[in-house]
This record gives sequence, structure tokens and C-alpha cells, in this order.
Amino acid sequence: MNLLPVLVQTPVHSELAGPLSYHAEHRLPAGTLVRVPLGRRELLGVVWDSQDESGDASAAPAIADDKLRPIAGALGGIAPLPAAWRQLVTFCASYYQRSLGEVALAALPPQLRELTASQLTRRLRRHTKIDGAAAALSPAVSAALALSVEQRAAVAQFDLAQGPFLLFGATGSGKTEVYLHLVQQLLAGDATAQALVMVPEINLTPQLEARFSARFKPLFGDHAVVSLHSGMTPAQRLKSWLAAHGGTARIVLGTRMAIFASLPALKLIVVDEEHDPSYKSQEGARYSARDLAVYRGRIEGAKVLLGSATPSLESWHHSRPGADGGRYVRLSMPSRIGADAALPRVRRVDMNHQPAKCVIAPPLLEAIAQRVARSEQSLVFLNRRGYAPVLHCPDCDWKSECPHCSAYRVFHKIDRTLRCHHCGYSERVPRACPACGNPDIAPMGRGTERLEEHLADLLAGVLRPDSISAQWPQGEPARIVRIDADSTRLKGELQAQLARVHSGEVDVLVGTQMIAKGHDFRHITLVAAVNPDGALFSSDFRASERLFGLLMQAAGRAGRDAEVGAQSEMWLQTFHPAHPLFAALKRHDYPAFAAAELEQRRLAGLPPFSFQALVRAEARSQEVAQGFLAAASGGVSAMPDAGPLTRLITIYPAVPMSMQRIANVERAQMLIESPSRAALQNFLGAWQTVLQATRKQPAGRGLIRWAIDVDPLAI
DNA sequence: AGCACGCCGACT
DNA sequence: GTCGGCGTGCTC
Repeated sequence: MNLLPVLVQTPVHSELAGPLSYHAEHRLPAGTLVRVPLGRRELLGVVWDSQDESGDASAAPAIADDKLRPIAGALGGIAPLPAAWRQLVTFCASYYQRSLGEVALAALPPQLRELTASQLTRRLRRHTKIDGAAAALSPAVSAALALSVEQRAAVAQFDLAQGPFLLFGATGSGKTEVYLHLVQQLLAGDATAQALVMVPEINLTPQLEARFSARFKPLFGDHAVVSLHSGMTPAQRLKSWLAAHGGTARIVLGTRMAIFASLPALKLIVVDEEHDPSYKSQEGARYSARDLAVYRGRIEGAKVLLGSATPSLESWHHSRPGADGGRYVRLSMPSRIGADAALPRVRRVDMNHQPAKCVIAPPLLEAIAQRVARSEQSLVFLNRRGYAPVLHCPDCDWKSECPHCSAYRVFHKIDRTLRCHHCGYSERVPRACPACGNPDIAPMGRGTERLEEHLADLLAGVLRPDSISAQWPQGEPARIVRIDADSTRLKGELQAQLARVHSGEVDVLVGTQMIAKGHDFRHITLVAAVNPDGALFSSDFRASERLFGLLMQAAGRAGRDAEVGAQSEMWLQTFHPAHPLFAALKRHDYPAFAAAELEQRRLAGLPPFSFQALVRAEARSQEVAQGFLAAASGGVSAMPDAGPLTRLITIYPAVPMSMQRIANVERAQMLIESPSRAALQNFLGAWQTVLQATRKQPAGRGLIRWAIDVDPLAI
């Protein structure tokens, strides 16, 4: 009988963190998918590498040989997962402080966990039939693509170096065309090579899919391009995954989860909009798909290209020449594609000199009205959905607090509800103040719903040209559409609304950051940020980086068509027009913004000049949550080698999280900081034991859960 | 995490 | 008398 180490989806912090041992009749190679009994259940497992290379004899199973059970069977139809995939999983589990089994099984398509061996065989047989039909195609390379000078230079530099690369390209500079070119060049030159292209949001995959399919399906066959993202059905995901694993899929497009796709011939990884926070997972193993891409590229010998108009300060820092930068090769494409395409002119409206309480300053309104009259489109950006963030009673000062969270419930006028955006608790809007009975309760502040209503009001007299009809003898009023998470809740609704914008049916587009990202609008000549000041003085040290990126990206929605590019504008309504962030934005000067920001980070010892991890704890009371963290912190001194392990480590006291309570659960966190990534890693690895032990001690009583977030994005 | 076993309250 | 609440404990 052979002893087989197998990973299963084990609970995160239990004693079962490592591989479990099973008996098997045959020696199965590492990476083989198996089904194994665990307790009363039968689970999917992955045969793991035997521990022998570590030479650590004490790691032998502490379990009696006669207690070991035989595996239920192997999933023979699927080739074992490659060594590089296993190494990626191992690294991810160790770096982000999670169990191997959790990471490995979460990286596989969920349907694989449910299917029995026979169901899977049937599924596989169906696939091979389809694939057989798509016989070999001649991958004739089309004539040299028309690239701009800058695009050609970027490609040439890419070909010469090993990377990783940071493609720093202005919005509209044609980054996607560079991706397409590099993928095509790779696939045409290597008959088996595979490429992975990631985008931050599901919303952006259809657009990417369309471009890649149009370009590559004629060249490499209909099965060459597949997608992987959470919007797909389990069956579709399994199908794409199998195609990638089997090598029939040459190009995998997807969101962060795609970084775990099994790609036996991976040669190129593209991370588009690499600065986007969506690449950082916020649950389970809190991995950064962008950082894993860089790691994966290194171990698999695949080139990695990170692309952005506003790179993360981490990536920008790595691409700076000299000192501790210089790890990435920077490729710059500063100009927009097109004859005299220019970036939009940035105009700051000083709200101190506008009528009090005005939402849309008169000059901005006038500019929008002119656009309507010229049949051009405007995009008005406000990063807050709903009608008003708070409902307020002026008499007794009642506010629409959520009974379960430390947050206000947002007033949604459309369905007359007060809705908590954190726990989902929703109630009909009260007719009068629930505290004092005053019927004159009023919304405070504004969200996209109210902005849409307000704009409709302001633009009521502004008529669309060329729309005079029997129904509209004077011409039709301006059409406004709102796009946010509420207006696009139904499947297909976002695509439908975007189509209305593309067709020119709509004059003014109101929305949240959902519309600021990536969409290729051709007729927008004005973008306005109504109220961007909020993030200027935030306590989150990354807030200004995010704001700059968001505004730059929003500005990039304007004037993407060279015809109208020249007169396009980005308007900023602000009470701080002289703020350096807006000054840099006006010059479209990301490098200056980044240099100033990085200098501040360096002086303050913040990332990328230090490395952080957060321990988060949840409990019914703040005392328990903080008590657990404090006890775990106190336990450090009793650790073996505590001295050397903590030499470069700073442990801050436990504090309530900025969102202190969600759904009646109190949340606390503790920051761990170090100037050395390795020191932080060593410490966290050793500290795991203490955290797990603390949970079982009195200090852990009542704790709901805890988790470590390595390289957290928000603190 | 599942899924058991186990020991106390309101229903056919 | 049962159905069912979730408290503790185990799974190679």
C-alpha cells in the first residue's frame, strides 16, 4: 500500500491544515485529482508532493497507520496539475497565511468539487468530441498590424528584455492593442503557447472578450479564447478551466481568479489596469492576483506585463530606475492614438465662489447644456449611489442609522426604502421621524439617484436638436441615464444601458465609478466629477492614490474619438482647487503625483517602503475582539526565538476597524509592520501557532473568526 | 467547514 | 411523546 498525501478543503485554522494521508493501491503522481473519504463525506482532493525534499522527519503523519483510509478513486480523465501550479498554490498559502488545502481547492472550478468520477467522464467525453470537430487551423499571421510609433517602441522593448514590465500608457494610448499584438506574436510563433490576460472587473470582460475573439478566433479557432470569471455558470467555468488545463485554450481572459487557472504552456501574463484594488481578494485567502502574476511569471518563465495609466505606487516604485527600484522594466506610451488626439483639458471649479449649496455649478451646467445642443455626450461622476446617504430629522436630530451596523442607511427614493449598504437591512421610508413624529424629515447629502433627478430638473429646458416630431414639436428634452450598482442589478442591464450610450440615444450619463473604468465611449466630450473632495483628507493613506487614479481614468472616458478629442474637457468641482493632487491632474502628470506621494510615503515609512499585515478579529463585542488580538500580541514574547523573529517587527495595539460593526458583529484589527518583507513573513508564519492557541484560551472565548490580511489595501 | 452527537423547550 | 434549537468535538 502506498501512502498518499492529499489536500482537501480543510477548515482554515483547524489542526488539519496540512495534507492528509491516505492509502492508495497505486503510486499516483503529485497533482492528480482524487476523491477521498473524510469523516462521513467524500471530497475532492489533490495528491500533493511528498514531504521528502524537506528532510524533516518529524513531519511524518502523527496518525496511526491503521487509521488511514484508502482513497475513493482518482479522476483519471484529467491530467495531474502541473508542478508550477502546485508551486503557485504553495506560495500563495504560505505568503497569505492560509492552509494549502483551502488555497488549492478554492483555485479549482467549483463544479469539479461536486462531480462524481462518472459524471466527469461523461463531461470530458462531450468536450473531446467538440474539440475534435475544430480541426487544426493555419495560424497565418495577418499583415503587420498598424501600431503607432509608441506602441511599436513598447513592443520592441518588450521583446528585448525579460521583464516583468510595467506598461505606463495614457488612457486612449492603445494599451489593449499592445496586448493583442504581443499575444498574437506569441501564439503565432509557438504552436502550443498560452497567454493569460486579466482585467479587474467582470463588467470589463465582455468588451475584452469581443476584441480578443474577433482577432483570434479566425486565426486559432473558436476554442482558442476562453473566459474565467465569477459571472459564469459553474458549467461554463468548468468547461473553460478544462480547455485551459488541456491546452486547447490558447488565451484565457478573466478576473483575479484566473491567476489560478492551470495553464501547462503559459508564456505570457497580462494584468490590465494593474493598480485596480479588485485584484486583491477580500475574502478567504486575501491574495493579490497582480502580485501572484509576477511570481507565477517568474517560476513558469512567462513574461509578465502590468498595464496602467495610473500604476499602483508599488509597481511604479519598482519601475523607477536605481536604488531599490529597477525591478520592473517601464514601457511608456504617453500619447493618445490619433492624429491630434489630446487628453481632455482639466478645469477646476472653485466651489467657494459658487452659489451656496449648489450641486452643479452654473458654468458646468452651461457646458453640459452646450454639449446636449451639439449632440455630444457628458458623463457626470459621483461615487455614491442611492438618493441620499442619510435621512435626517431637523427637529430631534434623528438620523437613519442602521440598527445592526455602525453606518447610516441610505435613502433610495426609487423604491422608497432605507437600505444599509453593509448588511442589506432594508425598511420602507418612514412617513415621519420615528423618534419624534416630525413629518418633515429630509434627505441629507446626495447620491446618483438624486443627482440624476436634479440634473433632469436643471436640463428640463435644454432640448435635443434634430428631435422635433409630432410628440415633441419643440424638440425633445435631454435624455439622462444613470448607471450604478442599483440600475444594473439585473443581468444584462449594464450591457443594455451601455448600448444606449454607445448608440447616442443618451445625452448625459450619471454614475458611480462603475462607468469611470475602462469603457470605450466614443462620443463623450465632457466628464465632470461633482464632489471628489471626500478622499483628499482621508485617514486612509492610499485614498489620494485611489482618487487620482479614478479621476484620471474618468478623464480618460472623454474625447476617445480623435474627431472630438480636441474640445473635450474634464471638470472638477472642488473646495480645494489649489490642492497638488488636482494640480497634477490638470497637467495629466502622473509621474509628478507619484513622485510627491512616494516621497511622503518614504518619510512616513509607509508601503512600498515598509510591509504590512493586518490581523482582523470579529466577535459579538468589541472587548472580545480586541481582547483576542491583545492576547495574541502578548503571546509573542513567549514564542521560541521571539527575539530574532520580532527584531524588525512593530506590532500596533488592537483598535476598532473603521467600519466597526457590521450585521451586529464587532470588528477589530491590529497592524503589524516591518521594513523587511522576509522578516514580516517569518514572523507571521511563526505567530500562526500563537493565534491558533489563543483562540482556544479564555481570551478566544466568544470570538467569531479571525484572519490575517497580508499587504492590506485599506487600513 | 461540515456533520455528528447531545441535551433542553413548544408543537401534532 | 417528537421536532428542533445550536453547543462541543472530530475528521487522514
